[in-house]
Amino acid sequence: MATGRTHRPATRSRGIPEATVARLPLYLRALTALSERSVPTVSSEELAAAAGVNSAKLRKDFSYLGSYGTRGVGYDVEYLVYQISRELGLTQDWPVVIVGIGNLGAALANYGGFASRGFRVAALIDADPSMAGKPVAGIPVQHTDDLEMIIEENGVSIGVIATPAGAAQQVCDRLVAAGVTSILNFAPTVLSVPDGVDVRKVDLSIELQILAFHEQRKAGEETPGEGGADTTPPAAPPAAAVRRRGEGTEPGPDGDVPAVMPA
Amino acid sequence: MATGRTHRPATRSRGIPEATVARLPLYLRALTALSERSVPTVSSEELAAAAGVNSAKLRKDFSYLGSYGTRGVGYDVEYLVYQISRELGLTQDWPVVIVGIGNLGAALANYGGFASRGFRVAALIDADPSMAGKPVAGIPVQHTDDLEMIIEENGVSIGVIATPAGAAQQVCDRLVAAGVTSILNFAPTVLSVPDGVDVRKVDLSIELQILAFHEQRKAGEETPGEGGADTTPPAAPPAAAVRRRGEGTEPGPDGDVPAVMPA
DNA sequence: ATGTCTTTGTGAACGCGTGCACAAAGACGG
DNA sequence: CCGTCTTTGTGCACGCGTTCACAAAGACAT
Repeated sequence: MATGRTHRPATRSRGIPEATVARLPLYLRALTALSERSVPTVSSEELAAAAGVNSAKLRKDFSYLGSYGTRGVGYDVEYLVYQISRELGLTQDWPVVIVGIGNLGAALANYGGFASRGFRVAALIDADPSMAGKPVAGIPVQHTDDLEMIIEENGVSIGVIATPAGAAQQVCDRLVAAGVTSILNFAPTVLSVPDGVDVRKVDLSIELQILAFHEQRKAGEETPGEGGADTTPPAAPPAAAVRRRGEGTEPGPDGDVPAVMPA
Repeated sequence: MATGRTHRPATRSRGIPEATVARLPLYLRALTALSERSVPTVSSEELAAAAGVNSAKLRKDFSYLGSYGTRGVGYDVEYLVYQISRELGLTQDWPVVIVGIGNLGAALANYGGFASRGFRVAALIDADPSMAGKPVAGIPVQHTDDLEMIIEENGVSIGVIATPAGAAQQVCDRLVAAGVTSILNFAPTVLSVPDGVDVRKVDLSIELQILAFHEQRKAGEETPGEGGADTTPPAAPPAAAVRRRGEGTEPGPDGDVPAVMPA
């Protein structure tokens, strides 16, 4: 029974909390910028501001890595860049394949942020035969048929899926079977993978939907009486489920918006 | 002093926890798929599996919305689709502008996931004059000069930034000044915005770096003695900071990997 | 060497999110 | 109408992550 889990509890076993790991790239980016400006040291306060986090949180994060940093002075920028890079595994070369060279795949292939951080686009793969050989971002697109061979020959362990949703799981299975153990998924689907394989997903429309939620809440609070909702009043709820939360008993969270709203 | 905060504590004020809001789009997607297959009802167990989450978590999430669902049967798919859509504010139309029509911007403009969920690309904006008028995804690109006018005329409250990092803050400031209150940022920078403006960021390279971390850990644990790290042994740490965590006192977390490793 | 002043590193408290486990609700069959 | 069986809704406990607040550490001046 495929559980479809996303393999969350992976880090706790050895020191560094997941939340901290997720912030390390943020610090690294800020530090790199400082390094380019030849700034020798930063205080936790300054660096925290640059990374957009709380300074206490930053210090605690760094404390998991060890005691780099000098009291009364701050952190040595170059040294910290190295330590974080090493911790993240960016001191080694990571060959990456991108599968699905549509608009998004092409954008990813051209994205400079990859190459600059130890990631190397080893191959671009697409199922469309007419794409084969066509160079994107200077790299010739290869056909899906050769996926396994490409993975193996280049020792790829990280794969990026930028295919349509329908093809994602199939591509994922092939990547995993070929030896990929980390997947960055841009397709709007839940991928199910065996244990030991990490999946991170980026869903563009989900982010927008979350924004819409907050946006609606803002609008609804400032102008009460103007909520939105102008589509047809959906399918009739199953008779039994009409009873909403604590009807008649509790006051209701905020005067429950009726199912059908005035236009 | 620009704090650069990302405006986190926004939802708690009214019921639904942020973590739940972030999962609603996931449920919605799964439900939509079921709806298209004309499935009338689902149990929390089934839906949870489809969405890739724990069933208890799903039930608790839904309990924040109210008591939709029938014990012994499950949830009415159509009804739930409507309730979640309404809660997320997707029953109304959200005009969106995309600023920065490079590879990524074009990919976003073409991305079907937007239009299908109540989001409408109202305009594409780019600073390059040679792009002006050129249609991308059927929409003519407009010049940055007209940004304020476009925002105002279309009543845009959500903006997507897909510019290079250097231009992001400036674009952000203009968007906010023109009335945008929600921003989806793809540029690798920390945006600072006034209170009341929501920012969500998507950073492609950060996701890869997190994967690399886990990947390195996997590799390091299975084959101890083969870690990686082959670059020069960084800048010399400031003399005082050389002392690492509990040297001589504590045993060390896991035998601190030496700075220079054998190839 | 001693004192002062800055900044780190962290102990402790708190709050949120997660997951278990179970009682209550209701469908369904007899 | 009653009993059984399924599935929801949620009280509770636990663990992670965040934040505060402060003692210890060291730079730097005298």
